[in-house]
Amino acid sequence: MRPLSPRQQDILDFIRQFIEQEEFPPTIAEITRALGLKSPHGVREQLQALARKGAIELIPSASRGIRLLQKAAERDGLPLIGKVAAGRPLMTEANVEQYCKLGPELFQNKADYLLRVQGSSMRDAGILDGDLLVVQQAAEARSGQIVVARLHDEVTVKTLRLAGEMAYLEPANPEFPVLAVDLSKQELSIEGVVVGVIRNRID
Amino acid sequence: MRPLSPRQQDILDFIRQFIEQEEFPPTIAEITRALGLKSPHGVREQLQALARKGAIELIPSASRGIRLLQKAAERDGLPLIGKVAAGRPLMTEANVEQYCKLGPELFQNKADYLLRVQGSSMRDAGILDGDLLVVQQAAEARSGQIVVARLHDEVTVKTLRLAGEMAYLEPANPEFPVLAVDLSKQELSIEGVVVGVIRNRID
DNA sequence: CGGTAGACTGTCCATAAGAACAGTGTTTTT
DNA sequence: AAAAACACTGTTCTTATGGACAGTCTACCG
Repeated sequence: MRPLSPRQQDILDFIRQFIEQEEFPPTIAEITRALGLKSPHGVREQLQALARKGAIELIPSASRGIRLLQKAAERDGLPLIGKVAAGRPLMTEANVEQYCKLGPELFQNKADYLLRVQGSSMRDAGILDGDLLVVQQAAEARSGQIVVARLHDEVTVKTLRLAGEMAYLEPANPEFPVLAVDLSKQELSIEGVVVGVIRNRID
Repeated sequence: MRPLSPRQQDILDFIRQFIEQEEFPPTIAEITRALGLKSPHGVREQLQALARKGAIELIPSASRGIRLLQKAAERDGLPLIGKVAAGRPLMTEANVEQYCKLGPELFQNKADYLLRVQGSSMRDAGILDGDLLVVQQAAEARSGQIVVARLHDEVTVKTLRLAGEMAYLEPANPEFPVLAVDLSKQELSIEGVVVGVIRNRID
Protein backbone atom coordinates (compact mmCIF):
# COMPACT_ATOMS: atom_id res chain seq x y z
CA MET A 1 0.00 0.00 0.00
CA ARG A 2 1.31 3.40 -0.96
CA PRO A 3 2.15 5.64 2.00
CA LEU A 4 -0.61 7.87 3.34
CA SER A 5 -0.22 11.60 3.71
CA PRO A 6 -0.51 12.94 7.28
CA ARG A 7 -3.95 14.32 6.57
CA GLN A 8 -5.09 11.03 5.08
CA GLN A 9 -3.80 9.28 8.18
CA ASP A 10 -5.79 11.73 10.31
CA ILE A 11 -8.93 10.91 8.39
CA LEU A 12 -8.29 7.17 8.55
CA ASP A 13 -7.65 7.40 12.29
CA PHE A 14 -10.87 9.33 12.77
CA ILE A 15 -12.88 6.79 10.79
CA ARG A 16 -11.35 3.97 12.80
CA GLN A 17 -12.09 5.68 16.09
CA PHE A 18 -15.60 6.60 14.99
CA ILE A 19 -16.40 3.00 14.07
CA GLU A 20 -14.92 1.83 17.34
CA GLN A 21 -17.21 4.16 19.24
CA GLU A 22 -20.40 4.25 17.17
CA GLU A 23 -20.26 0.84 15.50
CA PHE A 24 -20.95 2.33 12.07
CA PRO A 25 -18.83 4.48 9.75
CA PRO A 26 -19.14 8.28 9.70
CA THR A 27 -20.67 10.30 6.90
CA ILE A 28 -18.46 12.61 4.89
CA ALA A 29 -20.12 15.57 6.62
CA GLU A 30 -19.27 14.12 10.04
CA ILE A 31 -15.64 13.72 9.05
CA THR A 32 -15.63 17.28 7.76
CA ARG A 33 -16.96 18.63 11.05
CA ALA A 34 -14.62 16.47 13.11
CA LEU A 35 -11.58 17.84 11.30
CA GLY A 36 -12.86 21.40 11.59
CA LEU A 37 -13.23 21.86 7.85
CA LYS A 38 -15.87 23.90 6.13
CA SER A 39 -16.47 22.01 2.93
CA PRO A 40 -17.10 18.30 2.54
CA HIS A 41 -15.47 18.17 -0.85
CA GLY A 42 -11.90 18.16 0.39
CA VAL A 43 -12.66 15.19 2.58
CA ARG A 44 -14.35 13.47 -0.32
CA GLU A 45 -11.23 13.73 -2.43
CA GLN A 46 -9.11 12.41 0.41
CA LEU A 47 -11.45 9.46 0.79
CA GLN A 48 -11.09 8.71 -2.88
CA ALA A 49 -7.32 8.93 -2.48
CA LEU A 50 -7.53 6.52 0.45
CA ALA A 51 -9.60 4.18 -1.70
CA ARG A 52 -7.05 4.39 -4.52
CA LYS A 53 -4.30 3.57 -2.05
CA GLY A 54 -6.23 0.57 -0.84
CA ALA A 55 -6.80 1.73 2.73
CA ILE A 56 -10.57 1.85 2.45
CA GLU A 57 -13.33 0.85 0.10
CA LEU A 58 -16.05 3.32 -0.88
CA ILE A 59 -19.48 1.92 -1.63
CA PRO A 60 -21.07 4.22 -4.23
CA SER A 61 -24.27 5.98 -3.26
CA ALA A 62 -24.50 4.29 0.09
CA SER A 63 -24.67 6.50 3.12
CA ARG A 64 -21.76 5.78 5.44
CA GLY A 65 -20.45 3.59 2.65
CA ILE A 66 -16.90 3.37 3.94
CA ARG A 67 -15.28 0.03 4.61
CA LEU A 68 -11.87 -0.31 6.21
CA LEU A 69 -9.59 -2.70 4.37
CA GLN A 70 -7.42 -3.84 7.20
CA LYS A 71 -5.22 -6.86 6.90
CA ALA A 72 -6.69 -10.32 6.95
CA ALA A 73 -5.23 -11.05 10.38
CA GLU A 74 -7.40 -8.38 11.97
CA ARG A 75 -10.58 -9.45 10.25
CA ASP A 76 -10.29 -13.22 10.11
CA GLY A 77 -7.95 -13.73 13.01
CA LEU A 78 -4.70 -15.65 13.08
CA PRO A 79 -4.18 -18.71 10.93
CA LEU A 80 -3.95 -21.89 12.94
CA ILE A 81 -1.43 -24.30 11.46
CA GLY A 82 -2.02 -27.91 12.29
CA LYS A 83 -0.06 -30.63 10.60
CA VAL A 84 2.87 -29.28 8.64
CA ALA A 85 3.25 -30.77 5.18
CA ALA A 86 6.90 -31.66 4.59
CA GLY A 87 8.91 -29.61 2.16
CA ARG A 88 6.51 -26.72 2.05
CA PRO A 89 6.64 -23.38 3.78
CA LEU A 90 4.68 -23.15 7.01
CA MET A 91 2.19 -20.50 6.09
CA THR A 92 0.71 -22.33 3.16
CA GLU A 93 -3.00 -22.35 2.52
CA ALA A 94 -3.01 -26.11 2.82
CA ASN A 95 -1.52 -26.02 6.32
CA VAL A 96 -4.10 -23.65 7.74
CA GLU A 97 -6.75 -25.46 9.75
CA GLN A 98 -8.84 -22.46 10.73
CA TYR A 99 -8.62 -18.83 11.74
CA CYS A 100 -8.81 -17.71 15.34
CA LYS A 101 -9.58 -14.21 16.49
CA LEU A 102 -7.38 -12.99 19.29
CA GLY A 103 -7.54 -9.53 20.76
CA PRO A 104 -4.36 -7.48 20.47
CA GLU A 105 -4.37 -6.93 24.25
CA LEU A 106 -2.84 -10.35 24.73
CA PHE A 107 0.45 -10.82 22.89
CA GLN A 108 0.76 -7.09 22.13
CA ASN A 109 0.11 -7.48 18.42
CA LYS A 110 3.17 -9.67 18.05
CA ALA A 111 1.31 -12.78 17.00
CA ASP A 112 1.54 -13.87 13.36
CA TYR A 113 0.14 -17.39 13.51
CA LEU A 114 -0.74 -20.30 15.76
CA LEU A 115 0.99 -23.65 15.55
CA ARG A 116 -0.35 -26.87 17.07
CA VAL A 117 2.27 -28.70 19.14
CA GLN A 118 2.94 -32.34 18.40
CA GLY A 119 4.70 -34.34 21.09
CA SER A 120 5.84 -33.43 24.57
CA SER A 121 9.47 -32.48 24.02
CA MET A 122 8.86 -29.08 25.63
CA ARG A 123 6.83 -30.42 28.55
CA ASP A 124 8.93 -28.82 31.30
CA ALA A 125 8.47 -25.42 29.72
CA GLY A 126 4.75 -25.84 30.19
CA ILE A 127 4.18 -26.67 26.52
CA LEU A 128 2.16 -29.84 26.20
CA ASP A 129 1.02 -32.05 23.32
CA GLY A 130 -1.85 -30.40 21.49
CA ASP A 131 -1.16 -26.88 22.78
CA LEU A 132 -1.30 -23.98 20.38
CA LEU A 133 1.85 -21.91 20.18
CA VAL A 134 1.52 -18.24 19.45
CA VAL A 135 4.31 -17.51 17.01
CA GLN A 136 5.84 -14.30 15.78
CA GLN A 137 7.40 -14.71 12.37
CA ALA A 138 11.13 -14.06 12.48
CA ALA A 139 14.18 -15.19 10.54
CA GLU A 140 16.54 -14.74 13.46
CA ALA A 141 16.33 -15.32 17.17
CA ARG A 142 18.35 -14.74 20.30
CA SER A 143 19.93 -17.50 22.33
CA GLY A 144 17.52 -18.76 24.96
CA GLN A 145 14.34 -18.06 23.02
CA ILE A 146 11.91 -20.82 22.18
CA VAL A 147 11.84 -21.01 18.41
CA VAL A 148 10.07 -22.73 15.58
CA ALA A 149 12.93 -24.04 13.46
CA ARG A 150 13.30 -26.08 10.31
CA LEU A 151 16.07 -28.65 10.16
CA HIS A 152 16.36 -31.15 7.29
CA ASP A 153 12.91 -30.21 6.11
CA GLU A 154 11.39 -30.98 9.47
CA VAL A 155 9.74 -28.38 11.67
CA THR A 156 10.52 -28.49 15.36
CA VAL A 157 9.98 -26.36 18.46
CA LYS A 158 12.93 -26.08 20.83
CA THR A 159 14.89 -23.66 22.96
CA LEU A 160 17.67 -22.13 20.88
CA ARG A 161 21.22 -21.90 22.24
CA LEU A 162 23.88 -20.18 20.20
CA ALA A 163 27.60 -20.63 20.78
CA GLY A 164 29.78 -19.37 17.97
CA GLU A 165 29.33 -21.55 14.92
CA MET A 166 27.26 -24.06 16.85
CA ALA A 167 23.55 -23.92 17.46
CA TYR A 168 21.82 -26.21 19.92
CA LEU A 169 18.13 -27.03 19.89
CA GLU A 170 17.32 -27.97 23.46
CA PRO A 171 14.12 -29.76 24.40
CA ALA A 172 12.55 -29.14 27.79
CA ASN A 173 12.18 -32.80 28.65
CA PRO A 174 15.06 -35.07 29.70
CA GLU A 175 13.67 -37.91 27.58
CA PHE A 176 14.53 -36.04 24.39
CA PRO A 177 18.00 -35.38 22.97
CA VAL A 178 19.61 -32.02 22.34
CA LEU A 179 20.13 -31.40 18.64
CA ALA A 180 23.51 -29.90 17.80
CA VAL A 181 23.84 -28.04 14.51
CA ASP A 182 27.10 -26.85 13.01
CA LEU A 183 25.97 -23.76 11.18
CA SER A 184 28.97 -23.87 8.84
CA LYS A 185 27.92 -27.30 7.60
CA GLN A 186 24.19 -27.57 8.05
CA GLU A 187 21.43 -25.14 7.43
CA LEU A 188 19.11 -24.19 10.23
CA SER A 189 16.27 -21.90 9.34
CA ILE A 190 14.34 -20.05 12.00
CA GLU A 191 10.65 -19.82 11.14
CA GLY A 192 9.53 -17.86 14.16
CA VAL A 193 9.78 -17.10 17.85
CA VAL A 194 7.24 -18.46 20.34
CA VAL A 195 5.61 -15.55 22.16
CA GLY A 196 2.76 -17.39 23.86
CA VAL A 197 0.92 -20.59 24.51
CA ILE A 198 -2.78 -21.42 24.35
CA ARG A 199 -4.23 -24.64 25.67
CA ASN A 200 -7.86 -25.25 24.86
CA ARG A 201 -8.18 -28.83 25.98
CA ILE A 202 -7.77 -29.60 29.64
CA ASP A 203 -7.24 -33.34 30.33
CA MET B 1 -34.94 -8.65 27.87
CA ARG B 2 -38.51 -9.36 26.82
CA PRO B 3 -38.86 -12.15 24.25
CA LEU B 4 -38.72 -11.20 20.59
CA SER B 5 -41.45 -12.12 18.15
CA PRO B 6 -40.39 -14.39 15.26
CA ARG B 7 -40.49 -11.48 12.84
CA GLN B 8 -38.42 -9.34 15.17
CA GLN B 9 -35.91 -12.16 15.41
CA ASP B 10 -35.80 -12.30 11.61
CA ILE B 11 -35.05 -8.62 11.44
CA LEU B 12 -32.41 -8.84 14.16
CA ASP B 13 -30.77 -11.79 12.40
CA PHE B 14 -30.74 -9.89 9.14
CA ILE B 15 -29.16 -6.84 10.74
CA ARG B 16 -26.52 -9.01 12.38
CA GLN B 17 -25.75 -10.78 9.12
CA PHE B 18 -25.71 -7.52 7.18
CA ILE B 19 -23.21 -5.96 9.58
CA GLU B 20 -21.09 -9.10 9.45
CA GLN B 21 -20.95 -8.87 5.68
CA GLU B 22 -20.94 -5.14 4.96
CA GLU B 23 -19.35 -3.80 8.15
CA PHE B 24 -22.08 -1.18 8.60
CA PRO B 25 -25.75 -1.45 9.55
CA PRO B 26 -28.50 -1.56 6.91
CA THR B 27 -30.95 1.23 6.22
CA ILE B 28 -34.62 0.68 6.94
CA ALA B 29 -35.24 0.47 3.20
CA GLU B 30 -32.62 -2.25 2.83
CA ILE B 31 -34.23 -4.29 5.59
CA THR B 32 -37.60 -3.80 3.91
CA ARG B 33 -36.29 -5.10 0.60
CA ALA B 34 -34.46 -7.99 2.21
CA LEU B 35 -37.63 -9.22 3.89
CA GLY B 36 -39.61 -8.80 0.70
CA LEU B 37 -41.86 -6.11 2.15
CA LYS B 38 -43.30 -3.20 0.24
CA SER B 39 -43.45 -0.49 2.85
CA PRO B 40 -40.67 0.60 5.16
CA HIS B 41 -43.04 1.62 7.88
CA GLY B 42 -43.71 -1.86 9.19
CA VAL B 43 -40.00 -2.41 9.61
CA ARG B 44 -39.69 0.91 11.33
CA GLU B 45 -42.23 -0.09 13.95
CA GLN B 46 -40.48 -3.38 14.48
CA LEU B 47 -37.18 -1.60 14.96
CA GLN B 48 -38.77 0.61 17.57
CA ALA B 49 -40.16 -2.49 19.25
CA LEU B 50 -36.66 -4.01 19.20
CA ALA B 51 -35.31 -0.82 20.74
CA ARG B 52 -38.00 -0.90 23.46
CA LYS B 53 -37.09 -4.49 24.19
CA GLY B 54 -33.44 -3.57 24.50
CA ALA B 55 -32.14 -5.59 21.58
CA ILE B 56 -30.92 -2.61 19.59
CA GLU B 57 -30.39 1.09 19.97
CA LEU B 58 -31.74 3.53 17.39
CA ILE B 59 -29.80 6.73 16.84
CA PRO B 60 -32.34 9.39 15.81
CA SER B 61 -31.91 10.99 12.41
CA ALA B 62 -28.71 9.14 11.68
CA SER B 63 -28.67 7.08 8.53
CA ARG B 64 -27.98 3.45 9.36
CA GLY B 65 -28.35 4.49 12.98
CA ILE B 66 -28.82 1.01 14.37
CA ARG B 67 -26.58 -0.30 17.10
CA LEU B 68 -26.73 -3.87 18.34
CA LEU B 69 -26.78 -4.15 22.11
CA GLN B 70 -25.13 -7.48 22.59
CA LYS B 71 -23.70 -8.54 25.88
CA ALA B 72 -20.53 -6.98 27.18
CA ALA B 73 -18.52 -10.17 26.76
CA GLU B 74 -18.97 -10.08 23.01
CA ARG B 75 -18.10 -6.44 22.67
CA ASP B 76 -15.41 -5.89 25.27
CA GLY B 77 -14.09 -9.42 25.51
CA LEU B 78 -13.54 -11.46 28.63
CA PRO B 79 -12.72 -9.82 31.94
CA LEU B 80 -9.20 -10.58 33.09
CA ILE B 81 -9.05 -11.00 36.85
CA GLY B 82 -5.69 -10.30 38.37
CA LYS B 83 -5.27 -10.08 42.10
CA VAL B 84 -8.32 -11.31 43.96
CA ALA B 85 -9.41 -9.08 46.82
CA ALA B 86 -10.17 -11.21 49.87
CA GLY B 87 -13.76 -11.63 50.95
CA ARG B 88 -15.26 -10.41 47.73
CA PRO B 89 -16.74 -12.32 44.85
CA LEU B 90 -14.37 -12.97 41.96
CA MET B 91 -16.17 -11.11 39.24
CA THR B 92 -16.16 -7.74 40.96
CA GLU B 93 -15.43 -4.57 39.07
CA ALA B 94 -12.42 -3.97 41.31
CA ASN B 95 -10.84 -7.31 40.42
CA VAL B 96 -10.99 -6.79 36.67
CA GLU B 97 -7.65 -5.71 35.24
CA GLN B 98 -8.68 -5.42 31.62
CA TYR B 99 -10.82 -7.00 28.96
CA CYS B 100 -9.44 -9.38 26.36
CA LYS B 101 -11.12 -10.28 23.13
CA LEU B 102 -10.99 -13.96 22.31
CA GLY B 103 -12.65 -15.53 19.32
CA PRO B 104 -15.28 -18.15 20.06
CA GLU B 105 -13.41 -20.65 17.85
CA LEU B 106 -11.02 -21.35 20.69
CA PHE B 107 -12.74 -22.54 23.87
CA GLN B 108 -16.07 -23.10 22.06
CA ASN B 109 -17.82 -20.19 23.75
CA LYS B 110 -17.30 -21.79 27.15
CA ALA B 111 -15.08 -19.05 28.52
CA ASP B 112 -16.52 -16.70 31.12
CA TYR B 113 -13.42 -14.99 32.42
CA LEU B 114 -9.64 -15.09 32.63
CA LEU B 115 -7.76 -15.52 35.89
CA ARG B 116 -4.08 -14.78 36.38
CA VAL B 117 -2.24 -17.61 38.09
CA GLN B 118 -0.15 -16.86 41.17
CA GLY B 119 2.41 -19.44 42.16
CA SER B 120 3.51 -22.68 40.57
CA SER B 121 1.42 -25.24 42.41
CA MET B 122 0.03 -26.55 39.10
CA ARG B 123 3.40 -26.60 37.32
CA ASP B 124 3.25 -30.24 36.23
CA ALA B 125 -0.09 -29.65 34.57
CA GLY B 126 1.59 -27.07 32.36
CA ILE B 127 0.16 -24.17 34.34
CA LEU B 128 2.90 -21.75 35.27
CA ASP B 129 3.14 -18.63 37.39
CA GLY B 130 1.65 -15.69 35.53
CA ASP B 131 -0.39 -17.79 33.10
CA LEU B 132 -3.95 -16.80 32.36
CA LEU B 133 -6.53 -19.46 33.04
CA VAL B 134 -9.61 -19.57 30.87
CA VAL B 135 -12.43 -20.26 33.30
CA GLN B 136 -16.00 -21.32 32.78
CA GLN B 137 -18.20 -20.26 35.65
CA ALA B 138 -19.71 -23.25 37.43
CA ALA B 139 -20.92 -24.05 40.92
CA GLU B 140 -20.18 -27.75 40.60
CA ALA B 141 -17.45 -29.81 39.04
CA ARG B 142 -16.58 -33.42 38.36
CA SER B 143 -13.76 -35.27 40.05
CA GLY B 144 -10.54 -34.85 38.11
CA GLN B 145 -11.30 -31.42 36.71
CA ILE B 146 -9.05 -28.47 37.41
CA VAL B 147 -11.17 -26.00 39.33
CA VAL B 148 -11.09 -22.50 40.75
CA ALA B 149 -12.22 -23.02 44.33
CA ARG B 150 -12.71 -20.84 47.36
CA LEU B 151 -11.68 -22.25 50.74
CA HIS B 152 -11.64 -20.07 53.88
CA ASP B 153 -12.05 -16.98 51.78
CA GLU B 154 -9.02 -17.80 49.71
CA VAL B 155 -9.14 -18.53 46.02
CA THR B 156 -7.06 -21.42 44.76
CA VAL B 157 -6.62 -23.45 41.58
CA LYS B 158 -6.25 -27.21 42.02
CA THR B 159 -7.35 -30.54 40.61
CA LEU B 160 -10.56 -31.64 42.33
CA ARG B 161 -10.92 -35.19 43.67
CA LEU B 162 -14.21 -36.25 45.18
CA ALA B 163 -14.62 -39.29 47.43
CA GLY B 164 -17.88 -39.42 49.32
CA GLU B 165 -17.96 -36.66 51.92
CA MET B 166 -14.35 -35.78 51.31
CA ALA B 167 -12.98 -33.46 48.68
CA TYR B 168 -9.28 -33.22 47.88
CA LEU B 169 -7.63 -30.29 46.18
CA GLU B 170 -4.54 -31.71 44.58
CA PRO B 171 -1.72 -29.54 43.31
CA ALA B 172 0.31 -30.65 40.31
CA ASN B 173 3.65 -30.12 41.99
CA PRO B 174 5.15 -32.41 44.67
CA GLU B 175 6.38 -29.40 46.64
CA PHE B 176 2.81 -28.45 47.52
CA PRO B 177 0.47 -30.28 49.89
CA VAL B 178 -2.88 -31.82 49.04
CA LEU B 179 -5.73 -30.01 50.79
CA ALA B 180 -8.36 -32.31 52.26
CA VAL B 181 -11.79 -30.89 52.89
CA ASP B 182 -14.54 -32.62 54.86
CA LEU B 183 -17.61 -31.31 53.10
CA SER B 184 -19.81 -32.05 56.11
CA LYS B 185 -17.71 -29.73 58.27
CA GLN B 186 -16.16 -27.17 55.95
CA GLU B 187 -17.54 -25.27 53.07
CA LEU B 188 -15.83 -25.53 49.71
CA SER B 189 -17.26 -23.37 47.00
CA ILE B 190 -16.46 -24.01 43.37
CA GLU B 191 -16.08 -20.78 41.42
CA GLY B 192 -15.42 -22.29 38.04
CA VAL B 193 -13.80 -24.95 35.90
CA VAL B 194 -10.56 -24.35 34.02
CA VAL B 195 -11.15 -24.91 30.31
CA GLY B 196 -7.94 -23.48 28.93
CA VAL B 197 -4.62 -21.79 29.52
CA ILE B 198 -3.03 -18.78 27.91
CA ARG B 199 0.59 -17.83 28.42
CA ASN B 200 1.62 -14.48 27.03
CA ARG B 201 5.04 -14.15 28.56
CA ILE B 202 7.69 -16.61 27.48
CA ASP B 203 10.72 -16.63 29.84
C1' DC C 1 -65.92 -8.31 23.85
C1' DG C 2 -62.68 -4.72 24.02
C1' DG C 3 -57.76 -3.88 24.40
C1' DT C 4 -53.15 -4.61 23.02
C1' DA C 5 -49.39 -6.25 20.29
C1' DG C 6 -47.84 -7.89 15.98
C1' DA C 7 -47.43 -7.41 11.11
C1' DC C 8 -48.16 -5.10 7.64
C1' DT C 9 -49.61 -1.34 2.92
C1' DG C 10 -49.36 3.24 1.21
C1' DT C 11 -48.30 8.12 0.97
C1' DC C 12 -45.86 12.25 2.09
C1' DC C 13 -42.27 15.26 3.90
C1' DA C 14 -37.83 17.24 5.45
C1' DT C 15 -33.37 16.55 5.65
C1' DA C 16 -29.20 13.83 5.56
C1' DA C 17 -25.80 12.65 2.60
C1' DG C 18 -23.40 11.34 -1.67
C1' DA C 19 -21.89 13.26 -6.16
C1' DA C 20 -20.28 16.73 -9.21
C1' DC C 21 -18.49 21.19 -10.86
C1' DA C 22 -15.68 25.37 -10.40
C1' DG C 23 -12.06 27.25 -8.08
C1' DT C 24 -7.39 28.40 -5.05
C1' DG C 25 -2.92 27.65 -3.17
C1' DT C 26 1.01 24.58 -1.56
C1' DT C 27 4.19 20.91 -1.69
C1' DT C 28 6.47 17.11 -3.75
C1' DT C 29 8.14 14.60 -7.49
C1' DT C 30 10.01 14.04 -12.02
C1' DA D 1 9.78 23.99 -15.04
C1' DA D 2 5.83 21.19 -15.50
C1' DA D 3 3.07 17.55 -13.65
C1' DA D 4 1.06 15.31 -10.00
C1' DA D 5 -0.52 14.98 -5.55
C1' DC D 6 -2.13 17.39 -1.45
C1' DA D 7 -5.37 20.25 0.93
C1' DC D 8 -8.70 22.78 0.91
C1' DT D 9 -13.52 26.61 0.05
C1' DG D 10 -18.01 27.11 -1.94
C1' DT D 11 -22.14 25.87 -4.46
C1' DT D 12 -25.56 23.02 -6.60
C1' DC D 13 -28.07 18.79 -7.61
C1' DT D 14 -30.19 14.40 -6.69
C1' DT D 15 -31.34 10.74 -4.10
C1' DA D 16 -31.13 8.15 0.02
C1' DT D 17 -33.12 7.89 4.33
C1' DG D 18 -35.47 8.67 8.65
C1' DG D 19 -39.87 10.19 10.48
C1' DA D 20 -44.82 10.81 10.61
C1' DC D 21 -49.80 10.09 9.54
C1' DA D 22 -53.66 7.19 7.99
C1' DG D 23 -55.23 2.80 7.56
C1' DT D 24 -56.00 -2.82 7.48
C1' DC D 25 -55.98 -7.51 9.28
C1' DT D 26 -54.89 -11.13 12.73
C1' DA D 27 -53.96 -13.28 17.03
C1' DC D 28 -54.22 -13.32 21.86
C1' DC D 29 -55.35 -12.16 26.65
C1' DG D 30 -58.17 -11.25 30.42
